[in-house]
Amino acid sequence: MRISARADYAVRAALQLAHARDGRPLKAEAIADAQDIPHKFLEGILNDMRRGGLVLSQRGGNGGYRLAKAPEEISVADVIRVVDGPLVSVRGVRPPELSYTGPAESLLPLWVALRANVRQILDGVSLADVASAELPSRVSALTEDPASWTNP
Amino acid sequence: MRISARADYAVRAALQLAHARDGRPLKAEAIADAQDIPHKFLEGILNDMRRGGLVLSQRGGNGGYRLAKAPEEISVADVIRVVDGPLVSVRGVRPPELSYTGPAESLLPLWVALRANVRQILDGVSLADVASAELPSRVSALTEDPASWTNP
DNA sequence: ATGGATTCCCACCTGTTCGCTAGGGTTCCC
DNA sequence: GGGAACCCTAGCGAACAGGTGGGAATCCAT
Repeated sequence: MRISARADYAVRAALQLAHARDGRPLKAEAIADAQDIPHKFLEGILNDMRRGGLVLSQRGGNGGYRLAKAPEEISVADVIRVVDGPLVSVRGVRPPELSYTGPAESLLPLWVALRANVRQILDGVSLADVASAELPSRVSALTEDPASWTNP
Repeated sequence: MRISARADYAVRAALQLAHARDGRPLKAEAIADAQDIPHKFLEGILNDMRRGGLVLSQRGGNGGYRLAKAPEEISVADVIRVVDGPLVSVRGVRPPELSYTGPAESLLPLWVALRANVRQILDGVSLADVASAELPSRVSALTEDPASWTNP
């Protein structure tokens, strides 16, 4: 259950775009510098986001990238889906397409419940929420439990 | 956010062991056959579970594997941690060891909340729960929402 | 409008991990 | 002793993480 580097970088880049939201676009290298991301790797990720309709790009003199929609209308899940495919998958396929037999039959509902849980978090948090440091109450309630911060 | 093949296979093998829980151990190939898992690959996974103290192995004539503890006392999270390391990681490291700057600062609490959420599910479900098809109410409540089963 | 300068865009190239296979060694029971 | 099973190691193809280099397009200045 790991968040890939692509997903983490993509969300951070999107947050940077959501923050510096004035008329002028932001250069890829500026984002890479601010967030400490390999800038050539980041270019490929921004390209995916452009093809997915999340950002707009501008070439030339002082071009760069900017969000295609308002930060309130882009969820963290949207960003992850664009660069990484399905939010949560088992062995590369989405839960409803799996089939289990014997004593593992109830494993499918478990994965589905897990996915629903992850969706509740990531679909319900927008870039604006994170950038303004004001997470929804369902999320902040979890972070206030000190046990959430201990390792295993 | 993907469940690796190792983790999926490990849980299914553990469920098979929890089901056929009489005196005699279960052979790796019998498990591989019942759950349709490549049997040589499964042997490596069972080996990890042995080193992690989840199963006991018996060589020779009619040997095999059996659980080291009661199925009620092994959680799905225990199995995944043994074969795959930390339950949820970002770019390979655990959330508390990350550091974000600028508008991405609140990304850390978000990952922590996500991990806490996943723990609530996987730490709270035992092999016995899944094998008997009686998931805890917190989990079954999620699966009863039809929206949980739709793709995105 | 022409020539830089700047930026996006595209194609390879190296290491590492993930799934998976193959084969031989070791231990146990009959 | 001899099967039958576990155990260890090596390796292979694909995908992922990260780098490099060179275009192709666009803007700004002159």
